[in-house]
Order: sequence, then structure tokens, then C-alpha cells
Amino acid sequence: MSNDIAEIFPAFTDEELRQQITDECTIRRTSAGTTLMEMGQYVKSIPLITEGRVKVFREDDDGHELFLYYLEPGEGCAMSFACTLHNQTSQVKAVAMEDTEFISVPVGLIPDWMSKYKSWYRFVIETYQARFEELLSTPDSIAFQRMDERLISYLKKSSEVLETRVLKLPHQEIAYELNTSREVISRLLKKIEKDGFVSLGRNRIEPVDL
DNA sequence: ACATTAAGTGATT
DNA sequence: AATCACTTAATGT
Repeated sequence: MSNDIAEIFPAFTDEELRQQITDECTIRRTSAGTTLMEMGQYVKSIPLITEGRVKVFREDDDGHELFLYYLEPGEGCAMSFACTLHNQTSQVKAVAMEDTEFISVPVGLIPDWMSKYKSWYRFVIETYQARFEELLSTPDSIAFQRMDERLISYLKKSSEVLETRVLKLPHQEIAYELNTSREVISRLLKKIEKDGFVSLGRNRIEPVDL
């Protein structure tokens, strides 16, 4: 196990830290679609993803979602760091997109780790920095990009992240993620299909030339 | 064959 | 670009 940690989280160079993880933390597995965290819920442990993928987003009263970021193997959740440090409830919702395995770190350990282990401290800072930069791109895209451009970059990113040529997801899902309506997505997809950028099918979008 | 879910479309704001 | 109302098409049982 200690080897796996070193492999997936090479940043944890302190031997003692790795030992703490194996001794004090538990491995948890969830299946695709499971909600790991609801908005307003207290954060009692933070996840370090070892396998799979988790979507982190905000949700309003009408069920509209604002996508924030994905958690992938080797990553921890910036929001949960923030919550443990300020003892706040979660401002985000997290759902496993695939069967996911993660190390569950009890929050009680965090303050200690922050002061004791330099490599942990750096991991947290780097996680923050990476997310912050990523989050800046969201207001940019809303302010400066039209819907069709946002759709195209969404498709690009999805096919990269999922490592697949053919995206298997309904238009409605894309609409939720981009905060628009299903009809708009359908129409735009139809348009870019005509322009030869994608080929469409039921539950199937194949980028041809983005 | 039937119900369910995804996608397409026109009209309205 | 959003919403509504409705149609058409694909898919599961």
C-alpha cells in the first residue's frame, strides 16, 4: 500500500506522512453516480483520489449546476481543504463519475500534517493554485465566449479527459454543465454537424474536426 | 407492441 | 438564448 501511495502521490516525500496515511486513513470505494458530498454538509474527511473521477460543482435551487472541476487520481479536493481550515460546511457538491477509489483522511489530522510535513503543505498549496487558475477560466468563458464556442471547447475537453473519440452522453447533460437548455445544445450540435465538426447519433457525439 | 427516453422543431418572449 | 409545446426517432422490456 505504501508503494501505491508513493506511486500515485509522488509529492508525499515524507516517509512519516506516508506511514500516517496507511495507518490513520481508510480506503473507500464508490460506484459511478454516487454523491460523495452535498452542499451544506460538514466535511469530516477529505478525499485523495487514487482511482476514477469525481465531478465537483455548485448547484442552485432549480437544479442548475455550475461545473467547477474534476478530481482525478493523484489529486485532492481544494474545497475540502478550505472547509477544514475554516471549519465550514461544503459549498460544493461532488459526484463520482466513474467507479472511484480514494483515501479518506479524517479532518482531525490535517492541522497536524500542515505543520509537520512540508510535502503535505506544498501539496495543499499546489492544489489550491491549480484550481484557482482553472476557476478563472470559467468567468472568462461566460463573459467572452458565445455559447457555440463554449460548446466546442467543452467537447474538446471532454474527449481529452475521457480519452475517447466517441462521447456517450445526452444533450441534456451538456446543457446542465453549460447552464443552458437542452434545445440550445441540440440546435448548436446540429449546426456544427453541418459544418463537419462532429458526427451525431442518439447518445453519441463523435468529434471529427474540432 | 408498448413504454420510456433522447433528440428535433416551431413559436413566443 | 430560454422556455414551451409538440413531434419524431431510438431503445429497452
